[in-house]
Amino acid sequence: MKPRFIHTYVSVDCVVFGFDDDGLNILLVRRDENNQKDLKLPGSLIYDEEDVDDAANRVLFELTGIKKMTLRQFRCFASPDRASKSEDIKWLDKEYQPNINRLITVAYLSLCKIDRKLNNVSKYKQTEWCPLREIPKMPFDHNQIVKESLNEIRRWIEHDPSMVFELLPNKFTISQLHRLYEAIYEKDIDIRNFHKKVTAMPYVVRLEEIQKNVSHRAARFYKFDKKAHNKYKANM
Amino acid sequence: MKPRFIHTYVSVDCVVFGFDDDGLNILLVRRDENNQKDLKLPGSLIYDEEDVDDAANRVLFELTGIKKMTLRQFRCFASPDRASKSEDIKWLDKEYQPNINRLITVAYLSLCKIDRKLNNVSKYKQTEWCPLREIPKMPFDHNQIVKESLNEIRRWIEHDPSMVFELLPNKFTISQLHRLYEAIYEKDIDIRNFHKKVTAMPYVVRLEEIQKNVSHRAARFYKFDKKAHNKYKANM
DNA sequence: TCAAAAGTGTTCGATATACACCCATGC
DNA sequence: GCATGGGTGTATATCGAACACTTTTGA
Repeated sequence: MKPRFIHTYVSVDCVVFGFDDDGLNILLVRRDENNQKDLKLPGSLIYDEEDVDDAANRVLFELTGIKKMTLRQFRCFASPDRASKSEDIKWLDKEYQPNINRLITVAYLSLCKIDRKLNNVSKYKQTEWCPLREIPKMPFDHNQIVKESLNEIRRWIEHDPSMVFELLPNKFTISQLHRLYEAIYEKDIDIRNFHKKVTAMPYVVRLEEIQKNVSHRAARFYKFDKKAHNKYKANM
Repeated sequence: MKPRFIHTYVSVDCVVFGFDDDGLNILLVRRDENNQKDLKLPGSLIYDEEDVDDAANRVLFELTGIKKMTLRQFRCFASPDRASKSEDIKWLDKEYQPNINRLITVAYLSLCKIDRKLNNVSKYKQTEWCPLREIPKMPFDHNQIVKESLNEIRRWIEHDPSMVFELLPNKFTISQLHRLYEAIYEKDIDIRNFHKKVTAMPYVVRLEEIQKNVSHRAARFYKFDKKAHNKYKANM
């Protein structure tokens, strides 16, 4: 007997990281406005004639209003039973169409400035930043996807350290950058050595502006200079 | 109008690297025994109730006879026109079934000792190691997949350097290891510094055996000690 | 004795780590 | 004036890069 080949729907799911003073957060969407707990990763089935990268860009655009977000595909999740829980099947029936018997997904990682105003004309009526340590139980295998995304963000930043600036405001203090690195690598980093390292980066430029109304010595702001970074990379 | 969601077949394609004295090679399969040029990456549609990782393992087992090959998923290729050339559609009709209008694939990277005897009871009547610099034009987007696999193998080995030993015989010389590194990174590496680095690795153990019948000073053999490597990694 | 590859040591500079003190500000 | 976080400098260790000569063997 000839084996039966899978014929299936395909979705994308996006893990969008944001950073605030308390650490890393992930952008989740609420399916049911009346259920405070019902959060999941933003995602969508992909259309006919649509590449997965385009689908991820579409989801992120609807979510944030940003046309071309920095994103990175990191894994296809295709376990046959990833969409086999009855409540997940029910939701697929309602949201998309009945009889979706299997669904494989391609997971994307993206980075977003957390202070950016999010789009609210999208199909996602409610979105929220959820601290990484407080991610609730989510449908499908979304918890596993988030877990793997953490390894992936480290790999990504090791490969291209300039990615971290996607997570910071345009003007940031060295202390913020320091906390961000500590959050990503989950370890303490000596602030004095960190200072030295950052100020040695030709693409992190010192601004004249300093903090105001803080009850301690005001910190200086810095910005990331993309052109200087390109020049720097070219010399590597 | 409701958008139409993709409903599609899914395949896996495997880029299997091997290494000989002339450099890196990739294992390709011949579709048509009478056509010397008709090479492609080994792959398969995935079955109902089969995960993509399992499908890749299945393909690799049929190809090599090895039950659990080291493998790594590295990207989903889903361009809508990746299977739109008429000769590719014709082949899909014949090999699988008619009217496969779209096909997305999940690409895997794997490493294999090139001197290993390959399985020849598989559906792949003819397989051959093809030097990386002589890869022919292949169907679908297989050439692009190979191209991206090269970046991926570097990332993989940076992340876990012990992977390189999957590409070498059980007993190898430092010179072989050196040539392997040079092939992967496509640059010259000072042999004296390299020697120092390798002999400092507690998990590369020196054997008593040396080369025979070589017309120059005989090189010493070394082997990779997995247990020592695990201990070493645990202390990191 | 020659060709061909194996094997060995030293120096230097760059980078990472460890560590301690003074500075500016609001309360 | 004190609590809070910002900012600087020095000493040491570690790692990688550059670099030249001797050894062994078969032909």
